[in-house]
Amino acid sequence: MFVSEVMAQQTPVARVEPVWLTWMARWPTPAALAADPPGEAVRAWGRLGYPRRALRLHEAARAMVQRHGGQVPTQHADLLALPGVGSYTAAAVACFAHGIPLTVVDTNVRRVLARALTGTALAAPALTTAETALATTAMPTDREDALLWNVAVMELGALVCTARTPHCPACPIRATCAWQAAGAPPPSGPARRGQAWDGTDRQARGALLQVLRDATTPVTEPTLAAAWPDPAQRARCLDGLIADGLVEPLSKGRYRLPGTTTH
DNA sequence: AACTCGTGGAT
DNA sequence: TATCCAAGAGT
Repeated sequence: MFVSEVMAQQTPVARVEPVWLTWMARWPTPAALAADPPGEAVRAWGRLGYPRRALRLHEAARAMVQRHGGQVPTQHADLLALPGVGSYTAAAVACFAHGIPLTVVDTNVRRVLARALTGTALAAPALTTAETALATTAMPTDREDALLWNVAVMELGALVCTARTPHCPACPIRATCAWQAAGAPPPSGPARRGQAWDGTDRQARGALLQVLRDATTPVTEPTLAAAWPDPAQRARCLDGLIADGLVEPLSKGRYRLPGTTTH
């Protein structure tokens, strides 16, 4: 549960499942993950994206061993204190795994509430305090109802009230939807600019890290140069990866995933 | 508050 | 083909 929530951060759930199955088979407990070096977590993360999440998940496992007896904590504050755990993940784990009726606000919930209650096509670019307050107000006070509400709103956003082409004819709350009542107006305000990709540091970091994930022995500079030819950008990104703890520099200009044993 | 951080399926 | 955008978090 904890692992799947972290994997699902900014990553489609369908793509998480196979990696999650492999991960849980290898590391069924926080202690098992904590006993392996962080580089193994980065390697097992595969191509899920945002590999710093793998590092934080490993750190979280070690924190659970140190502070929580090797268990996933149940208290919201304890969850929030773990690396890689923000407001969404803490609420989701406490609510879905432990039945604590916190308000779970993810991108789906934000979009559903924006349409159904506020009447706008899309939620704000980033989560606002107003959105959190709106969700808290909208959630039923009864515990069982609150748990069901969280699941229902999130599912509605994931399956019906989708971002691109919502299936309004099939929506169970269409009759009371503020956005429908307003005539389903298009998004107002400036269009959010898409994420650039070609030639970005993100692409470069991804290319370098893929080489290291696939390698069973330390990687040399020429091999990294083949993966990303631009010397200045390669050096900058490699430094960044090292600073992030995703790459471990060895002697003689060789590199590996942190802590991984090589032969 | 605004940026940064991967990857790939869907449209 | 290009764009969108995913059960966000950290700085």
